[in-house]
Amino acid sequence: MLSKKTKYGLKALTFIARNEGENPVRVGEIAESENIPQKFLESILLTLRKAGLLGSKKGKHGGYYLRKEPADILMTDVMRVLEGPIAMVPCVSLNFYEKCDDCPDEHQCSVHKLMIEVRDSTLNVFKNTTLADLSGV
Amino acid sequence: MLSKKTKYGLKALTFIARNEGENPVRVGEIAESENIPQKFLESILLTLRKAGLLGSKKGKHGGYYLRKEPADILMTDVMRVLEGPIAMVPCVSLNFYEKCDDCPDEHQCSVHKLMIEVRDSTLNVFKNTTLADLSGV
DNA sequence: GTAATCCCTATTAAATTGATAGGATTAATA
DNA sequence: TATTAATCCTATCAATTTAATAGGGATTAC
Repeated sequence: MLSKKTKYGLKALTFIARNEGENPVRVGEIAESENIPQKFLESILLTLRKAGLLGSKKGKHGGYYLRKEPADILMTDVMRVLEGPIAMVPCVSLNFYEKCDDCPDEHQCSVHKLMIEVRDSTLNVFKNTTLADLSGV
Repeated sequence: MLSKKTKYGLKALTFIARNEGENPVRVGEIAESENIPQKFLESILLTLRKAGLLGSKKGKHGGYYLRKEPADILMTDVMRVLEGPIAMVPCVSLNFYEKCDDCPDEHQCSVHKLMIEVRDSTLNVFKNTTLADLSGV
């Protein structure tokens, strides 16, 4: 299941991409338009900012803005920040590899084999989708 | 993340496929070979039996066996039984569709669009993989 | 009739998720 | 400079889900 955090984060990024203008976009504006609890959204945007995807401006007329062009923001990066590893098991994760403790030899493991294929096909989608594709900008 | 339930279930199915013979395969044998807590495994195999993927025989020399040839057991079916919907959000699920309450129009939703692609690519893997592929039988 | 096996229900501990609360900090502007 | 509007940060909490355990019931081979 996709977490609400990720869902809200994707919606927020899309909203920002569609509403970029003179001033940065306020959290309250996003929260209201997209039906997201504002405090929860604050923490999500903070995460995206710390990951370098968003920039922010404090104080009056403050808000969030994209650090790159929508066409340069890959879903691989967004998903890894919001949802964590793309792989469904740590033993096939490219960026967060961990050995299974129950599995003596992962090259003989049927789950391993299957999950590599799932990872690759999912990765292929995320690698070829940008925020521009999502937002239509 | 793949649940342990699914992971154990896949390993168990693979084990059964590889060890089919005169007698059905005992839970204890699978649990020991694959390092799975036996009581937990019992409940998983019960689920697979109720879903029609496994058959069972009680009493001495009892155990579990496959209801179909490994080559006829699709991962789509296995995954849906063990892990539930293949889609990451209910609003793109083919078999478990549910409308999002926060989303006024899902055809304009960026998350919806992305998750349809992920669903299709994952589905494509599961649709083209059978237990025979996993077990090498 | 006894041992071995699956069957079933209930319970529980730990982890995760989704959300809330409360205020600290910063910046624009009147 | 005071006020207001915004982000920033930490802590906490309730609900849910997951992984596992417990305890026995029912069935079958021998």
